[in-house]
Amino acid sequence: MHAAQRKPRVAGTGTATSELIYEAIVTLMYERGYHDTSLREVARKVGIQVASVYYHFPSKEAMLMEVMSRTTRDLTRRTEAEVAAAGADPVARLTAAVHAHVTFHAERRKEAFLADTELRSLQPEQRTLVAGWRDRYEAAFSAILQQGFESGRFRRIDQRLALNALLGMCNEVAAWYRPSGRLTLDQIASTYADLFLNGVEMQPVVIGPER
Amino acid sequence: MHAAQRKPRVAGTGTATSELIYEAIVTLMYERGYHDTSLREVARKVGIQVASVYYHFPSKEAMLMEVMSRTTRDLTRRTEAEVAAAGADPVARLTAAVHAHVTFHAERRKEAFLADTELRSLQPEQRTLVAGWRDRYEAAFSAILQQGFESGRFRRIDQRLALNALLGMCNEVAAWYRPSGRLTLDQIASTYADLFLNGVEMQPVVIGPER
Amino acid sequence: MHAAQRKPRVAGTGTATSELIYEAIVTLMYERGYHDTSLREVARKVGIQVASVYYHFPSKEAMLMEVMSRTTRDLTRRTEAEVAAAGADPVARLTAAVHAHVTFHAERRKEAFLADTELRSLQPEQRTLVAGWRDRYEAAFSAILQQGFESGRFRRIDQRLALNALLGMCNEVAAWYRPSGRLTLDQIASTYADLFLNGVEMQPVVIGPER
Amino acid sequence: MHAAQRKPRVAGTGTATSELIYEAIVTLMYERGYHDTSLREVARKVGIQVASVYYHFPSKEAMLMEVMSRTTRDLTRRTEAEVAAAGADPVARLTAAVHAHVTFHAERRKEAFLADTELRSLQPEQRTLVAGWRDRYEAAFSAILQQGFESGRFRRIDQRLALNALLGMCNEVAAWYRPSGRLTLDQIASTYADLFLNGVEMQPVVIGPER
DNA sequence: AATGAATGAGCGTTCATTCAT
DNA sequence: GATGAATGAACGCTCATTCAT
Repeated sequence: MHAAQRKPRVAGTGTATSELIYEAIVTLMYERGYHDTSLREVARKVGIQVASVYYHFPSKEAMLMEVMSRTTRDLTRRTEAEVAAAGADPVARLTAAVHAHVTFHAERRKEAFLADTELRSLQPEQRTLVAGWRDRYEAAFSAILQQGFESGRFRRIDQRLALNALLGMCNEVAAWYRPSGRLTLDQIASTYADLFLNGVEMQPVVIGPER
Repeated sequence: MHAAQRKPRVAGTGTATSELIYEAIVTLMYERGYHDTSLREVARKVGIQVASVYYHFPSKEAMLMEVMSRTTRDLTRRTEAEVAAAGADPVARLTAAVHAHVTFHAERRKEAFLADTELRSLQPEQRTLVAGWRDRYEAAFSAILQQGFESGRFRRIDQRLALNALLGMCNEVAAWYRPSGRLTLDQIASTYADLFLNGVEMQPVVIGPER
Repeated sequence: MHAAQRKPRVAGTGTATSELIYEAIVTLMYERGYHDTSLREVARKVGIQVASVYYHFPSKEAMLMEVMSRTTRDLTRRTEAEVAAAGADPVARLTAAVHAHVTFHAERRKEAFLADTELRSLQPEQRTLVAGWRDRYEAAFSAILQQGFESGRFRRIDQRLALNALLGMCNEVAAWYRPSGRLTLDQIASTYADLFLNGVEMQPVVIGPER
Repeated sequence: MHAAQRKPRVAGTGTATSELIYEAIVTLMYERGYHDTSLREVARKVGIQVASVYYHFPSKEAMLMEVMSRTTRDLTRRTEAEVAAAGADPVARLTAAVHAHVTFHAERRKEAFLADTELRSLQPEQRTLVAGWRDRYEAAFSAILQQGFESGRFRRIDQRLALNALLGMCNEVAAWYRPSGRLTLDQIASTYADLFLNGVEMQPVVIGPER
């Protein structure tokens, strides 16, 4: 899918310099933001010279683009896979989509956070490119909502609003999740899906056949 | 020998110029972020020299702090007022809180967005201060949730998670809302409250007395 | 004529900072060339910080442009004035043009040398602009040659070649002239004019009316 | 332990790659100047890696030195040969010298241009060396002028000035000559010699014995 | 013969900030 | 209130060069 401009790396070493730089970029930009992260800090963190960073990436923006492309690609793949495995029921599909999205945003919260918040730091051309990827990704959520509305499984809520609300609440996970937290990823993901599906309010007692 | 060093009474208050600077800051920082906004741009937008900006604000960080304090104060006031007017019912209170929060994030989306995303651009001391304000503000939402749980009006969902989900979805409004959009603020706010309370899923038919 | 982007300076001080920077630029670029002259050297020579240079000139290229525009403007003015004062005779006009051109290239040899050799260091847009000025300037020499050919005062030599030869030989003065040399500017200028008009070869004896 | 450090036999000689590098250097430095030509561009033009350039030349300065030495050697040889073949007459000798110099500056204009303009880009030691070659080369022209003065064939014009004017006008050919131009090399060369010998001005009618 | 990877120095430029006027 | 002029630090980036392979 997304073109990546990294050089091929010798297999077997999991910590090639390019990868170390990538990790430093992700961590620093997550903590301070794109513009407040200097390549001098990146180099220092990796333990190399600034000029050496430029052997592996052609520019600072290309580093951010690498984050964008890797992240969007991996997120898209995971979500598509989980949704596909969930069958045809909109409720199951939405639960799967939320599960994939939320766990990704927790497990790879730094990259996901960057992908969600640093779009504006890209130049127009790159921004358009990435925005296109995001739009295609979000279209999958839209399709599930649409399907739910049409099948009568979902209440008729403004689709755009529902999408924004859902993504807004799920994306935020990347901002607060800590691996050492008291909840498992599955707990978080299923709570989110449950909340979005059923709301927080206690529903009145149901009389009649079980659903 | 040393010229007396005058500093303005209260940062950013009083004169028309201060207000113009404030507006320029808000707009530019909303569009590009704190670190990618230079005081040269701010001054140019206002039509004054860079040095003149320093008559009105002692530092760039103080400008961001002004946004933080104004915004948090006004948001807090509005939300507290609307919640107080809503009576004692947790559902009504939560609906009021969401209404206040969402309409504020739409009407003053630039400031609200900055308050939500630029905390990390503050120095530790200032950051702690603002974080305290935010915590106190969010505690109001927590209290409503707590009240709903205890009174049996809300399902027993992890409180922290519910809070994060609610704020995440409501804060995002500042990122996408446009005044020229097709929905009124009240529509957006009530849809959000409804969504958070009842979820998107169609509930089974209820037999029995109306609620 | 040429737009200059310098700020107006308080009259009376002959050594305003902008002027000191200009002089440092001219000297350093004359000695080492545009690309081998760093703004750090310029600043050091003037005794200010690098950043201060940028208060007076927006970019390195703008500094070279200032040299180009000042120099071409002054050279054009001087030559036009001297040629106009020479009357209608092509020999007198060419002598005057050579005089103006050569003395300018000697007196302000650094600037003239830069104007002659650093065109290629400008960006395409600026280069085109300056090249236009030069073309207009050289057209004056062409016109004199043309007039001489048509009036029968000059031998029919390829006009383009004659122009190139003349300017090539005169421009070079900026490369070797030293104020401490043994010849006066007028001696140099009149020798050049004489050489170009009559050549180095001894002409056969003339019998008949004096010319 | 230490790998033996091989260095090429003679800088830039022998292999085809060396020659390709030489040509790339000449073209790029002619177009942009020594300091604005990077070895990255050179390598890219040749289609090799930067490090590979260093197998063929020990340094960037050595590349320029190769241009200087090849060019001065070839120019000197050609001019000496043509002058020697011209016999004893100063007019014939000067015509021959101009012919050799001008045609060389046209045919190998890039190298000749570099040899004429990039002396200052060499370090003092190398500069002195090349300057010596140039001085010896120009001494041949001086000798011809001297001979012309003493024999009465040339008018008594300041010798240094005449030399500078002659070389200035002839060197410039490298800056404007294009192979596709309308004039042949011989036309250009003979026009230049004629111009320098007889000037542009029409001489009065000669009465008396033919010369 | 060639190259992947690295380096230290330096580049032009911009930054937030200061201060006398 | 406002500004012209300056500053020190840092920025992203490129340079010629090295060296083990």
